[in-house]
This record gives sequence, structure tokens and C-alpha cells, in this order.
Amino acid sequence: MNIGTLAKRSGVPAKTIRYYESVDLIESPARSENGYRVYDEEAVRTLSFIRKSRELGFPLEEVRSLLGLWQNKQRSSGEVRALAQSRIQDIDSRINELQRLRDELGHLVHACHGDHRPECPILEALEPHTERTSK
Amino acid sequence: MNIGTLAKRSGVPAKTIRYYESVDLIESPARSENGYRVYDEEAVRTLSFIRKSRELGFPLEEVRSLLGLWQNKQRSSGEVRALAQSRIQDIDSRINELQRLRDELGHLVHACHGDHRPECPILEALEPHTERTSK
DNA sequence: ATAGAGCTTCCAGTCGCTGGAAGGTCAAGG
DNA sequence: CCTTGACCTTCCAGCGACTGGAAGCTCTAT
Repeated sequence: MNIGTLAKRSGVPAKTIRYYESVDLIESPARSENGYRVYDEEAVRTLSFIRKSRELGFPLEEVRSLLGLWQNKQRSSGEVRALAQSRIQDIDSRINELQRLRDELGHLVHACHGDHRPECPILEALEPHTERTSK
Repeated sequence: MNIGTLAKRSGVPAKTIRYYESVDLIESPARSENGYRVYDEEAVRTLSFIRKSRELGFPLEEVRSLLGLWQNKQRSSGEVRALAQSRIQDIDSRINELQRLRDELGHLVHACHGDHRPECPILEALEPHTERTSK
């Protein structure tokens, strides 16, 4: 199987597969006489695993750990669970932060006429408090 | 005022101020005889405005637009409102996506014992469906 | 005189790809 | 046999928005 076929079957673009190889996330495959990369079924499984992990938002370094745990039959499920839980905490704090921004922007948009006139509470909110500072 | 003072007063790191200058977000300031950048009160206001905009999550290119509108007394508040509203849409879709991931991970963590044993529904979910494909 | 803080420029790294250039290879069709 | 087009190869650059560090100059205080 060449890289294009692997790309289609795993759902990971060929460019990205080469990139994963360059950062040692996956092993370098064998090469055929013409220099083309040659993959086996195992590669389809590995790349699919990586794709799903990425879709769940795991950063590449955590995908690396997950891959190790996946391939290690002696692993403890506790380690995997811990990784997933810290991901959840990341996600929660990002959601909270986004929610805060959303609310703030929502209030401002609500307060703004949004017409041809220049008065705009949004800009006023961005404007620094103009205190009289000694020059 | 030198760059360090401006940094303290605006809350924007000196490095970042130089960066903003390099991408033409702010004007190049005058230089004193020794080559140091020299800023005025206006710069404090501008940098503070930029900082608050960034804190509200506007990407730099939108900050550029906001700055233009802020400085243009003929602006219409509608333009500003439109920018803020498209930001809200961005944020909403990011929140939704994160929420989806969070739920999915939450289910998986819930299903996983998380002990010393290797069985782990989280890894199983990442694993591709193993269909018998013709070799 | 010297130490330390503050300033200058320029280059590299972050994260995870993605695009493009320049070129080799292969199968099908005229 | 030749060409076309789809593959494949490598390497380099760019995205956003900084941030860190090196090397070197300037200022202030002791």
C-alpha cells in the first residue's frame, strides 16, 4: 500500500502522515525499489487511532502517550483515564473562558445601537479609563 | 517614555510592542539620540485598547479594524457591532465543539474503571473497528 | 570602575500541520 | 514511442501571535 491509499483508508492526509513520521510519532515504513513508502494493515489501524485521538482533541504529545499505552498490553487503564481526565479539565477551562468572553461581548452588542451613528459602547468599553495623569 | 514604561502602563510586554510595530499594527515611534523608542500618552491609550481587544479574543486583524474604527470619528457603530457579532459566532461554534468533545470524553472516562487492569473503554473507542478486510 | 537594568537587532522556536516548488515514477491511451 | 496525468519524493516556507535568547550598546548608581 502506498501513502495515498493509506491516506484514504485512515482519513489522515498524506502530508500529515509524512509529518508524523518526521516527528517520530509513527515508524518509518519500508521503501519499495522506487523509493515509495510501503505500508501494511497495521499502519491503517495506527493512523486511524491517531486520527480519532486528535479528533478528541488530544495534543500530539498526549497522542504519543496514548499510542504507547494502546500498544502496551500490560498497561493499566488508570493511566489512560488520567490522561483523559486532564484533557477534560483543559477543555472545561477553555469553555469557561470562552463563555466569559461570549457573555461580555453579548452585553456589549446588546448595548450598541449598531446603526449609522458613531456612538458605540463597544469601543467605549475597549477604551482605557481616561484619568488625568501628570504629564 | 521608554518602551519599558509603556509596557508597564499599558500591560503589553515590550517584546509584544516591538512585534506590533513590526507588523504595522502601531506606528513606529520617534527615537531618542541613543536609538531608544520614545512614546507619548497616546501610545499608552492605543496599547491599552489593543490589549483589551485581544483579551476579548479579537484576532489581530480584527484589532486592526477596530483600531481604525476607534480612531475614525465618522465611523458607524454598525460596523463595530458587526465585528463583535461575528466574533460571538466564532466563540459559540468553538464552545459547541468543545462541549461535544467534553461530553464524549466524559462518557469514556465514566465507562473506564481506571485501575491497574488493562481493560480500557477509552482505548477501545479510539481503536478502529476491526473488520475482516481482504488481505 | 563596575554591576545591573534597560535598550537595540536579529534569529529561532512554539503547534500541527499545509502549500508549493522541483523533480522522479508509473500506467494508460494515441 | 511519446505524452499526459496521477502518483510519489524531498525540502523550504508560512500560518497566529507571540516568546526566548544571543550579542551588544547605554544609562544609572554605588
